[in-house]
Amino acid sequence: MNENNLHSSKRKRVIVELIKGKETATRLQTLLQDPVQDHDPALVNQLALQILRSFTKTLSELSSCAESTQIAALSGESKKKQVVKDGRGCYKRRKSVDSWVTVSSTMEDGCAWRKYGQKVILNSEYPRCYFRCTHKHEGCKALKQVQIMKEDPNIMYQITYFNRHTCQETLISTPQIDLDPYEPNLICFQSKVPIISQMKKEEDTQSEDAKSLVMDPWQDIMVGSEPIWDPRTMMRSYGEEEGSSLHGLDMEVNQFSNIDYFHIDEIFSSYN
DNA sequence: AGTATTTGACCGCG
DNA sequence: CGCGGTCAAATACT
Repeated sequence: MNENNLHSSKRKRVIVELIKGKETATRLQTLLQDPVQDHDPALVNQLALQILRSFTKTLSELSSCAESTQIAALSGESKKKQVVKDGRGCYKRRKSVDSWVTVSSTMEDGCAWRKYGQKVILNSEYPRCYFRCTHKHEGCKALKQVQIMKEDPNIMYQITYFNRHTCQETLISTPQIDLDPYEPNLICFQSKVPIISQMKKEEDTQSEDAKSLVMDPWQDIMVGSEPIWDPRTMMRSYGEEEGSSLHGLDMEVNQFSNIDYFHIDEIFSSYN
């Protein structure tokens, strides 16, 4: 199989997976729009999980062939680290490492991450944050780097993932979905913390209307009292005692993903 | 008390 | 020697 055919088949698989994800999302939307109130939570969970799986498979598929050029182009890395030694600061990452880049309006991805570092990056307005899988003790080597891209008027995160999860992460953090009583089209993905919606308009002290809050998951986070990420400092801050949590993966079903498809187009273009 | 985050130090590479 | 990735003690939070 020559390279073009390889890329073509990969592209097909990616598209098939995206279509599958979209169809599942549509199914979920249809289900949630059903006036019947007591949706089967297991089915809702299953659909949500399938959607997340589609994204994961898509990203993994893309990562396996476009990673090197994309990482190099987008994160300014990739040229170093062949040496594997013990000790602090050792560089274990290689070009061949399983890695991929996404651009998203939220850093949330349904996985549990633990922050282990933050660095000011030269010529970057915002620091870069380093996360590893919470289940590192299980041997999971998944890492991610989060960097705010300053070009966009809306905050966009460039997230670089390294290594796939080898832990039971996706099972543990199976998204549970609650219908928002105030925004029936809004579903709330969460990993652990119970959600009580904060989308009530009367609690919105900012000038944006409810629609913009829905459109921008970051705004969603800002409303709750969960520890939240200040996009400027890239650090946690804690809100008032009352209120409740709302995770950043909230989105309208119609705008089902925060993944930046333009970026995926970029990845595709690297095949040609 | 246990867990997560912050932050300055440390380290290898170019 | 500067940069970026990681470590780990101190700190914060639950």
